[in-house]
Amino acid sequence: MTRRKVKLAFIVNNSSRKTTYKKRKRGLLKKAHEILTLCGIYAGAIIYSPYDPTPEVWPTVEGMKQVITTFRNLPEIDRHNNMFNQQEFVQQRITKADKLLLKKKKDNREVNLTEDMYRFLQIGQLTIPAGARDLNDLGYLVDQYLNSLNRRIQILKGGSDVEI
Amino acid sequence: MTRRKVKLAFIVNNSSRKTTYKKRKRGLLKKAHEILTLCGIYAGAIIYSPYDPTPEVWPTVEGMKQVITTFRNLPEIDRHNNMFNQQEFVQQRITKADKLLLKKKKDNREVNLTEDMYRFLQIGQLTIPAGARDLNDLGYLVDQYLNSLNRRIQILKGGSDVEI
DNA sequence: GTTACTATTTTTAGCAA
DNA sequence: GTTGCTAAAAATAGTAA
Repeated sequence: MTRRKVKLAFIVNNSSRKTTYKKRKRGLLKKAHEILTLCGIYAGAIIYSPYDPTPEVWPTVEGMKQVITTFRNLPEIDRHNNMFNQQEFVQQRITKADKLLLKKKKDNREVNLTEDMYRFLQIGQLTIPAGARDLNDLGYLVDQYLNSLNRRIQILKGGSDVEI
Repeated sequence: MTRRKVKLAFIVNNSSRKTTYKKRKRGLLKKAHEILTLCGIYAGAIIYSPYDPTPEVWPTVEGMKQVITTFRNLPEIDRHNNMFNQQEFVQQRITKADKLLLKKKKDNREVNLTEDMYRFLQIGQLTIPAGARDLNDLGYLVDQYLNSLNRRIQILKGGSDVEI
């Protein structure tokens, strides 16, 4: 019955560390969800761990759509609708790719984890398919992004005073 | 002295919503930090709000470097060192670009927020400079990413059984 | 708008089954 | 490994200055 105050330091014992991780992960995701509900503000959490096959991301796709809907209802953003449509489509591809990835990742966990970290630091929670068959999906995502980017660059170069 | 249990629903009152947001944001980031310290596991939080000029990201650059160091010390990842070097360099560019962005964002908050959301859903916490002068930085980042991507695609096509 | 305070709620560390 | 339990710690809603 010793529930002493815990010191904020790395937990050496493997099993208690994992237990603590699982409990606190749940807590963190719950908190993030509460901020969205209470304040209507986007808060996301991304967790990488050796215990989960894929990085854990909140919000889920449904959460993202909820945020998108909110933004759509803001005034003055009608001209952005095409963006959001494209974005939802891209998101669909990401989800599909994520599922493929989950199936394929069976071993090589440590290397995969390193890869995930590398990808994250460069492009955030976009999970890139690692198998050759998925590279088309990957190329597609990048193309989509570059296209939208170039469009916005052109607008700027054209001297429009609309800040993208 | 009425500290009643709060119902989990959108807070209509503007000022209390903002106050709650600020308090909870601090709590969320603290929790994320604790998970890293206690469990050595990466946990990041990303918050978009109309109250902050730029999306709030945890961990900071120092936190990322800490994680990178951990990964470097894993066995079997020596061949990934170049990746991490490149990645740190890219991260530096991102930080620099973020600072520029912070200076330039003075108004047009709502549109900017929409843009941030759009970018986030596509490429995560990479914050893209919105001003024309920053577009070179942006192009550079994308080029860097594409180069690393192409390299990995070539490796796969070459039939190596090393899963990148 | 800040803080600072604190009653109350919520999270959670350590155990037990 | 998993639950469920609960005392203790931490977060926080409401208030005041």
